[in-house]
Amino acid sequence: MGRRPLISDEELLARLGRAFRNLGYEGSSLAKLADESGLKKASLYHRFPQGKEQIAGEVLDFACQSLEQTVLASLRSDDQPDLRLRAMIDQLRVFYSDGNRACLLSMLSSPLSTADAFSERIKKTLETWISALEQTLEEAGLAPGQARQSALTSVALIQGSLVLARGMKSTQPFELAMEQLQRDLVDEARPH
Amino acid sequence: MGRRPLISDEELLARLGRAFRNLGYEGSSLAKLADESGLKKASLYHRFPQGKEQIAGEVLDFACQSLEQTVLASLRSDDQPDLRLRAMIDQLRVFYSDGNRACLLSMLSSPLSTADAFSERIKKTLETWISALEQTLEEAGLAPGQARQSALTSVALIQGSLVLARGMKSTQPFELAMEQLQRDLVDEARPH
DNA sequence: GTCTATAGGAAGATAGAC
DNA sequence: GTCTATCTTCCTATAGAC
Repeated sequence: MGRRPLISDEELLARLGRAFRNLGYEGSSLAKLADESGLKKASLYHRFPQGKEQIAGEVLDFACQSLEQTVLASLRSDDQPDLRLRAMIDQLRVFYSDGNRACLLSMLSSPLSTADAFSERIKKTLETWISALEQTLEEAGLAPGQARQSALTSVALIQGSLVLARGMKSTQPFELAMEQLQRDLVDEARPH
Repeated sequence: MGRRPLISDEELLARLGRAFRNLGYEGSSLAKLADESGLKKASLYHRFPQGKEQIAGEVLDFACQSLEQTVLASLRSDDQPDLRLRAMIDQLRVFYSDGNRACLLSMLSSPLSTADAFSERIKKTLETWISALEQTLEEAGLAPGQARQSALTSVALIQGSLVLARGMKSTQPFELAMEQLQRDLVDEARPH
C-alpha cells in the first residue's frame, strides 16, 4: 500500500516556501501551493490538516531553523569575531541566493499595529539574529550601545537590500549591501 | 441631484492607501477597501471603473507623487547639501509616520523574476530617489562611485528599518536608522 | 498518501434603483 | 454619486475512491 510520501517533509516545505516568499500569505492560494509543491490540494490537507495557516506556520519554522543553522550559526563559532562576521556574509549570499530570494520573515509580517499567529516567531527570530550579531560586535571591541545599534542597522540594511532587489528587479542592491557590511563590520572588527 | 462626491479624490486615495500599505495587494479585498474608504464596493467601481488594479495603480501614483513632493523635493532645494540631507530625514519621519507606516513601494512589489503593472512605476521611483540622493552626496564632495553606493545603501537602510519595525512591532529600528543616516550622511556632508 | 469531485463561502465585478 | 442586490469566479476545506 502506497503510504510512503512521494516527497519528503523537507523538500515539501522548501517548495512551499518558494510560494510564500514570492507571493506572500494572501497571494499563496491553495491552488498555487499545490502547483508549486507538485501535490494536489487534498494531499496538502492530508499532510497539513489545519490547512493554509498550518502550512505557512511550518514553512516559517523551517525557514527560521534554516537561518539559525547557517547564518546565525556562523556568528556563534569559536573563530575570531572578524572571521565570524565574514562567515555570516558568506552564508547570507547562500541563504538569499545572491539577492534573488525574498525573506520569509518580511513576507509574512503583519502591520505594526496588529499581531497574528506568525508575529511572535518573526519577532523572536529577528531579535535572536540581532542579538547574535550584537554579541559578536561586542567581542570585536565595540561599546555595548554601539554594538546594538550597529547590529540592528546591519540587519535592516540586509532586509532593505532585498526589498530594493525586488523593487528594482536587480540583485545589485544586495551585492552592494554585502560589500558595505564587509567594510563596516568585518574591517572594523579586524584586529589592528 | 447629489452628484458631488462625498469624499475628495485625495482623501479617498489616502484612505485606500492605508489598506494597501497594511495588507498588501492580495490582502486588500474590495470589502476591506470599502470599509477603509467609507464607500460601498459599487461606489468604488463607479470611481475606479477598471476595478481593484486601477485602485492600486492610482494609490501608488498618488503615493509616489507625495514622496516626490516631500522627501525628494527636500533633496532638490538650493540649500547646502548637508541641510538638504537633514531636511530629507525630517521629511522621512513625516512620510513614514515615525516608522508606523509601511512603504507602498515595498508592499506592492512583485518577485524579482516577474513583472506586473506596478513594477515599472516602483522601479522608476526608487531609481529617482537614489539618483537624487546620489546627486546631493556628490555635491557634498563624495566621489561619484562612492555617492552612488552610499545612496543605494541609504535607501536600503530606510526600507529595511520599516521591515524591521513591522516584524519587531516597534518603531525603534526606524528611529535608529534615522539617527544613523544623520551621522553617516549629514555629518559627513557638513563642510569642515 | 494521493487523488477526483464537490460543498460552502468569500472574492471581484455588474445591474439598476434612488 | 451612492446604494442594495446579484452574478460569476476563485478560494478554503472536506468526502470518499484508489
